[in-house]
Amino acid sequence: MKQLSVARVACEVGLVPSALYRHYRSKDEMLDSVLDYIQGRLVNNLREVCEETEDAVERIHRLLIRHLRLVKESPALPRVVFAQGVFSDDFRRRKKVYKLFSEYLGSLSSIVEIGQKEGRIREDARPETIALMLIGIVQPSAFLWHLSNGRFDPAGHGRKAWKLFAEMIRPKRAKWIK
Amino acid sequence: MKQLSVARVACEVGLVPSALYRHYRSKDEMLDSVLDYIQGRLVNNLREVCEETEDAVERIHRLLIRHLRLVKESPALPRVVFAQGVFSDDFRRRKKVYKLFSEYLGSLSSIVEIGQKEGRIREDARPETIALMLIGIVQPSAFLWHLSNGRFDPAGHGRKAWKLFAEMIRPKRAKWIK
DNA sequence: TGTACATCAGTGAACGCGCGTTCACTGATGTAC
DNA sequence: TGTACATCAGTGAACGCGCGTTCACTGATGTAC
Repeated sequence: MKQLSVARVACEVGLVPSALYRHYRSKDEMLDSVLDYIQGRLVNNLREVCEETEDAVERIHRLLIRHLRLVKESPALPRVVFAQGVFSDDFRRRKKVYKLFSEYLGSLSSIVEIGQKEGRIREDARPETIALMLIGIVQPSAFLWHLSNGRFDPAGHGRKAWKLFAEMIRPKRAKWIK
Repeated sequence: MKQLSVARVACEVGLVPSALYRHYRSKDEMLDSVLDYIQGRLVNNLREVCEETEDAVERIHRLLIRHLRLVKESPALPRVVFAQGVFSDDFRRRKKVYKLFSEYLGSLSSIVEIGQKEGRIREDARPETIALMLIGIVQPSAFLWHLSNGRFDPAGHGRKAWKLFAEMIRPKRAKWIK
């Protein structure tokens, strides 16, 4: 994990390693604040799409786009979440990542549930399943993007996958006619 | 990455760290051989499901189940692939993981393509998109499983997601009647 | 069958290296009178 | 307006630690005669 060493990070912001300790007590605190930042971004995305539209399906669609954009904007984020979070030895941080993950999934599920009640999303599937499948559009393409050094296009996959996904979650018959 | 240190691995197999150097020239070589092992398992899965059934959709279904089982059987595998592969500083290993990933996706896509030609899978979607979406059922649930210390059940998610997925890839109309 | 030797997995002490971190210090900026 | 002092971000040398790795050695096992 040389790329996430204190020395490397310091260099990236034009400082000497020890200077970072004026702002953070330890490397752990630095990584934690990155996680907080990520959580903030995700919460922002949720808030914004809910302000932008009332339609649950459209909310989910925009959330997908924003999530993919977030990953592309800051390539370091998945590195912190996965390399330093999911597979960390530090139980505290893994718990933090778990909470972040669960809360995001929970919010997503709530949106799906609303969509189901409004008859815009099929009701014969659990909201959590649909929510996790949406994450399943983002994650693998983010990894492929990293591995391919940017040659693979997550946004492109997102567009094609959404076409199938939107159709998949659509109810067979409208519950009631508008 | 204490959990993947030479000392930890040696201890796990009841040896002293230096003893491992009788069998591998370096830690890199150890990790590479784990990647080879993973590749072998995935190739085996592909071979086996193709022997078991001729039906492309059923092949994909069984591949999903086997993939989920593989992840559950050996929790260390995702750690090697992701923590030490996708986010590694070592270009050589990232390339190796990329190749592994691409080849598996390629094989999966081929199966999808056959399914499309046989009229069992809708043709208005690229095989690669469908293949990557299938991976999208496995990966996030594997991470959740890790994060939740085994409380979350990937196989359960796999079952529910497959119900939706199978329906999603089904052609709107049969191409021809049998 | 017994003896002499080769092979080789495993040991344990030691190494160099890079990491996260500390600490006395510098020097620019803001504040009080 | 000028002087004296406080504050604090940033510096650079030094540290202890754990990592991957080396190497001379041990001791069990197989082989030749």
